[in-house]
Amino acid sequence: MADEKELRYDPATIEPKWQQKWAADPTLYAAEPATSGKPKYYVLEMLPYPSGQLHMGHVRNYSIGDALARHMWMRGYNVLHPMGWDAFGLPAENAALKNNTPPREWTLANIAAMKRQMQRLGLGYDWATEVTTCLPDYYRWNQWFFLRMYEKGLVYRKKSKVNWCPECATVLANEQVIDGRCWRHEDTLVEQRDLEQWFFRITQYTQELLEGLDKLEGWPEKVRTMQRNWIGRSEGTEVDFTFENDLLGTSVAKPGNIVPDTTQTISKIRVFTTRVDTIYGATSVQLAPEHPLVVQLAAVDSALRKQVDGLLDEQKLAREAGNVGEIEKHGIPTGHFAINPYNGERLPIWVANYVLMDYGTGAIMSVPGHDERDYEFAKKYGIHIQRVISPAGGEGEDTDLPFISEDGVLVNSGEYNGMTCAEAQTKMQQVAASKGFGEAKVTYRLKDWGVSRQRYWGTPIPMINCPDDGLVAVPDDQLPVLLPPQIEITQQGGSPLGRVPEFLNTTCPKCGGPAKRETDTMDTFVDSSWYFYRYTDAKNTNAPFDSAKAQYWFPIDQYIGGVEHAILHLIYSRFWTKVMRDLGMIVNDEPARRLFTQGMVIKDGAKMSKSKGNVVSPDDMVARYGADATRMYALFAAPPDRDLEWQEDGVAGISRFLGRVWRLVTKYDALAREGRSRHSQVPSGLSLKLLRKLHQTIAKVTLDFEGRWHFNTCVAAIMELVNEIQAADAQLAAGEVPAPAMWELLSSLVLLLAPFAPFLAAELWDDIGGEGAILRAPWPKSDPGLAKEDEQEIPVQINGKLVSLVRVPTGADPKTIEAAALADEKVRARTAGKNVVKVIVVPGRTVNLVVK
RNA sequence: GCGGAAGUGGUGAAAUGGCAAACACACUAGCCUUAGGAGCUAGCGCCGAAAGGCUUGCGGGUUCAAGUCCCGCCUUCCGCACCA
Repeated sequence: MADEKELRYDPATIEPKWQQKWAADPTLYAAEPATSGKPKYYVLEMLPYPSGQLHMGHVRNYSIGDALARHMWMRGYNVLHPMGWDAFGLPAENAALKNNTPPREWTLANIAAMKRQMQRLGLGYDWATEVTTCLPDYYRWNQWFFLRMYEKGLVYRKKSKVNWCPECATVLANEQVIDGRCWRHEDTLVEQRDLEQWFFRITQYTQELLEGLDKLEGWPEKVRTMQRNWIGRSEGTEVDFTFENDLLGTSVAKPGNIVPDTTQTISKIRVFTTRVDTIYGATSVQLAPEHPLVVQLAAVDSALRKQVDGLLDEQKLAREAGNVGEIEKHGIPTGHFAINPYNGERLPIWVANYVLMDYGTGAIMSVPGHDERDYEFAKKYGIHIQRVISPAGGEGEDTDLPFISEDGVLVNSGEYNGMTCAEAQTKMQQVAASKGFGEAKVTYRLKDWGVSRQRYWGTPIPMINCPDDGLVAVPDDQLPVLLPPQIEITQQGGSPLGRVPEFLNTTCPKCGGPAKRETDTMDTFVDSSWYFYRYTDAKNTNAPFDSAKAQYWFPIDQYIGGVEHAILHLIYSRFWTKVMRDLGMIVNDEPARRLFTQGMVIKDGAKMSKSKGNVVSPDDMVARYGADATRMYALFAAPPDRDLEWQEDGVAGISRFLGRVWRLVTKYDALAREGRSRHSQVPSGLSLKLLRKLHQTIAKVTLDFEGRWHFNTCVAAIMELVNEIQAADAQLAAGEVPAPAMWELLSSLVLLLAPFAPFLAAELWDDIGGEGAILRAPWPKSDPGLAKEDEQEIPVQINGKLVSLVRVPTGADPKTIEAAALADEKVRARTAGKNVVKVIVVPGRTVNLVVK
């Protein structure tokens, strides 16, 4: 330790040294085969989009995962800790436009840069299982899955109104539209366009996706709630309203069919309601502006068409202003009437802007007496308001309308009068079914997943359009359908692949004649829906992965990522897992047993973003303070599930702490090394005091890894330990703690630090003569006997107020504690001349005297 | 509007219903000197000279005891938002 350079903690020399050593040892972070005999642990962090730069959110996410992975390695688990790249997507095309760099080159260069950053941070990934979704050895399996799903009827094509982002020049899934705007371009309004689109039939799994949430106890309630709301199950009734006179022909409107078809005639309107019990209170029928009947009426009635167009324009304006939900209710009477099948009543048919075409049937019965929206509308247009539910328990005690509650009985409802709402619903559904004008119906908000994208940088959809055979699937042995490498990216709309003749023109696999390829590519959420299975068998060229390997590793034991993926990625992933299970590839129903969503990294109270100019670069932090300090700060500054305010002074503080550890351990390294192989005696005096603190710290840190994950308090506990050892420096220097105790103290300290500051821990482990890689060293075990204090201080309260502290032996019985409390001087002074009415002793905790 | 989370020193925060503010940052005073983004010592919720009193967004309640549990309200953030 005489070397002057080594007198200071210098992460800039320690860290690159270990980085090199680790890179040279491919087995260090490698998952072992199932035959290892160890229990498995699959810890996964969400894979990043390779933008070219890690941001602090990544650093935090990966620091959490890496700490956990390292801890599990030290606990003797066979750990799978992989990393990959969500490498398809629009930014690569934008970059191509801007810099004239091909998307592939741009993406791969970014990946290389970010991988360097990750390695510099010392993140322990098994790079042998790296997955890059934009490479054919990965995306061919997207195509393979597409074909399997096509065979099972889980893929279909339909022409439909789709969300179109003019900025992306492509289609968006419903999940990617936020407040009528594109999820990537918050200033860009999403338009509706009619296109032939490929869909995944995720709705086939709706109910299972919903019910499965109850079993995902290791997932945050918040995420489960968000998914439940997204799936949006609601139980109700569909009811057919006929027309007063059969002006419109005899065929039936298909619910959900929003393509105008003027050759089709309609004789009924089907509405969906959750409150069929209020149907005697229906005083109008309201149609969405896009409803097929409206389209047809408008086709022959130019005045109506003009008004409906006005409604639609109004909605568009509201979307632009970002207040779709607050738009004033507005409607147009059509002049036609519908018949309520329950009572034959004649109801005017309106077109209303508050009725949504893509939910239910696009038509509602309006019950202003018992629905706030209908009430507001009826008030505005002077439509009759009828009470049909009377609040429970109060005859004649009618509350104000609208009365929304279902806690009531029917009135003004013919034969149903007197029934409760629930009774009436059941009865009315039975009647509708038996008379054939309706049925019980469960409606979901979740829609099928539109996956077609009119982009270049994505997985080509493996379908061929033949003039003779129609749509033909690309045979498996012709996969992958490769993306053409050279392509000119332009801002023109439509699929770029359609402008590449070598790609577009092919032969039909069935007849061998000339045919055209599908030119759309897949939504990138396809890539991230199953990537974590590929990690278990990343080099497989015969299948997406080997089932036995997936079965060994799945489900993921701990998945860690941002809550912003609560719906999109995490619902699609669950869907994909169920599909693969039904294809017989895996046996698990859900991808991940536990999910952890970490908080955001903020700076000056706001989320870090380029536009706010408050971005802190991880590279800067690492250059100034080292990777260990940067990572440890990310864990120390707040519990992982909470938002974290980045304060550079805090990183400097951690760096100083690591410096103290470094000095402490290097100062006594020779002593510790000497004690490594010697037997320790029963500790006493200072040794006992420090070892006691050590074992308390081990217990605390271990417990947090097992449950609570409050790594901030783990780090604080380690700091306390270091402070206490350091405070005894003079005595240590005088040799008061013998070598074996010193070994236990310092080696355990270094081991505790290993998940949080892996570079420093590795360096010090070496320094004190630790054997082998610290990652394989056993996690220290707390000895409860040693951790226990001999004596403890018990607070004494009088009438709930703290008065004094008394020392008693740990584990003292209530009598002893009570006696000690009553003997205390301050207590006696306060109780003198008064009555001690009651004494509450909580052993080991407190004494409270109730005094009068 | 609905659902969820959170409100504790100057700051980040800590506290199985049992001593509020651990651990850090910042700050103040002092020491040290190889002058460093270093190290060490002490102080640091508020009022008060002290004794002592007060203190966890606000108001109630339960309890021997409440930051923690219950009720009502306020504020902030997040999600959903005309879903019939």
